Amino acid sequence: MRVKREQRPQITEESIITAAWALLGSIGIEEFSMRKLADELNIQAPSLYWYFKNKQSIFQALANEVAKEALVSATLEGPWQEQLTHFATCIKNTLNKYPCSAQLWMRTVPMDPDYLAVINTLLKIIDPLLIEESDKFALAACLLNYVISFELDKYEQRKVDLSMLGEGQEGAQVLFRQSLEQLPEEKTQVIKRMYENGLFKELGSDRMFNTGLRLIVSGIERLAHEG
Amino acid sequence: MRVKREQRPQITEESIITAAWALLGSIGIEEFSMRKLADELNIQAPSLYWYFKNKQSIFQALANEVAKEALVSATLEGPWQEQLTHFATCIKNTLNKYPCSAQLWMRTVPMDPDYLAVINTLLKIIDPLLIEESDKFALAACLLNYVISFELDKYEQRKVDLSMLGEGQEGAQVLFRQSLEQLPEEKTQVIKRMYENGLFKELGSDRMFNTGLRLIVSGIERLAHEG
DNA sequence: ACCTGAACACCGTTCAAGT
DNA sequence: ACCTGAACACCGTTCAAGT
Repeated sequence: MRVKREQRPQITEESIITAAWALLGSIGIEEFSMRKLADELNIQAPSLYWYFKNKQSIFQALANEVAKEALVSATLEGPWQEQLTHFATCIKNTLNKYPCSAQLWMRTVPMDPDYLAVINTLLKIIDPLLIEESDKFALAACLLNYVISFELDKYEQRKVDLSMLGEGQEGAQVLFRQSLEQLPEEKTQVIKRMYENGLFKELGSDRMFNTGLRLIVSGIERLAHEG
Repeated sequence: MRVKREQRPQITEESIITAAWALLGSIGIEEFSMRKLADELNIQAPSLYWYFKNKQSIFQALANEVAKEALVSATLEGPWQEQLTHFATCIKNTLNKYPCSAQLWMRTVPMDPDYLAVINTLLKIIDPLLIEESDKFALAACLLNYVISFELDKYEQRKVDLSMLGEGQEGAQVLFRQSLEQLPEEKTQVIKRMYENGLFKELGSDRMFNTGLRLIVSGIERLAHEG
């Protein structure tokens, strides 16, 4: 019986991408390396270079996938306010689904085809509005940046929380307290009050996301009425 | 004559920070390394660890300096809309002054004292408004993220432009054209039109910044009237 | 066509040893 | 107290060599 036949690992671009998502999910983007990715696939690191030009192009492919999924999950119906809110929520949910995808979008060249299609969809929604042509761009960028920043902040906060948890404290809250005490009262007055009211627990919540989203949509509405 | 006396390099925390800014300005944050920073100061890399715990804490100190300067450059006068606009512009200008400072703010723990003071100032400005207490936080974060994202995008665009320039083309524009052609017409319709009207040259301009800023301030105004 | 081993030029950081 | 040399455990990437 030939046993040796199947010894060779069976790698494809697809299996590399799948492994990359798994690795991002387990160790995060900072610790992500070509060698660890190769380990995940039981191959040697240089083998990866037969399928991808370099690490950046793997990240690019991952970011692409997210953009593609965000696009298909969006249904464009109803008034533009609803369309915009819905699309932004779809993007957020997609970013939330894939680990470190917000970071990937940050590191990706913004000239990527699928990423451009996302921006195009945003522009298409606000295109009928009575707004200076060159301003529409600023508005679309503003909304997209909001969604990405929101996911980034959430990730960052979770990271701080986890790293502090290991030291037997109650997470980021302790570090926060210490920072506040280093500054004079007047410079932290408001933030301190909000902290004491427990408002920090809402960081990264759906409620907070919707508030910011409403803010942006309202702002666009207002600009459109002025123009 | 004792010549050997002054052989030893005279390093201080301050001189390290100064050298770090110089290095960030010349090679950017991606290429920044402890060894190169040491070279800049004519010392060996391990010497840096006598003054700073690690690379991250140097970045932290740099980010701090930016936050401090943004704070002092802000004068809080007039109606809240003006205060907010002025403060956001001050932050943007400060970020613009120090190389890679937007990236530094992204990589910095958000629990930094001076960074918190910046958020506190934002919160203080919108504090008198009739808005749900927990929403104020979302609004402040939204505005701050907008300013940071704007500077990040500008940096990224300049980087793409420079790297393409080396290849004898007209910069990012060519890469952009190619990306557009990879997608079906309907998915790039609007963005293509805007490109052909030369609207892309406004990316990162003051005009674009002010449009987004006005959008956010208008949005807050609206939320305040509803509440 | 696909995969590996060895190597190159880098990192951040530690630490015993020097002055 | 301050600085260095040597070393450790990593990187991303290349390339001749294997199957």
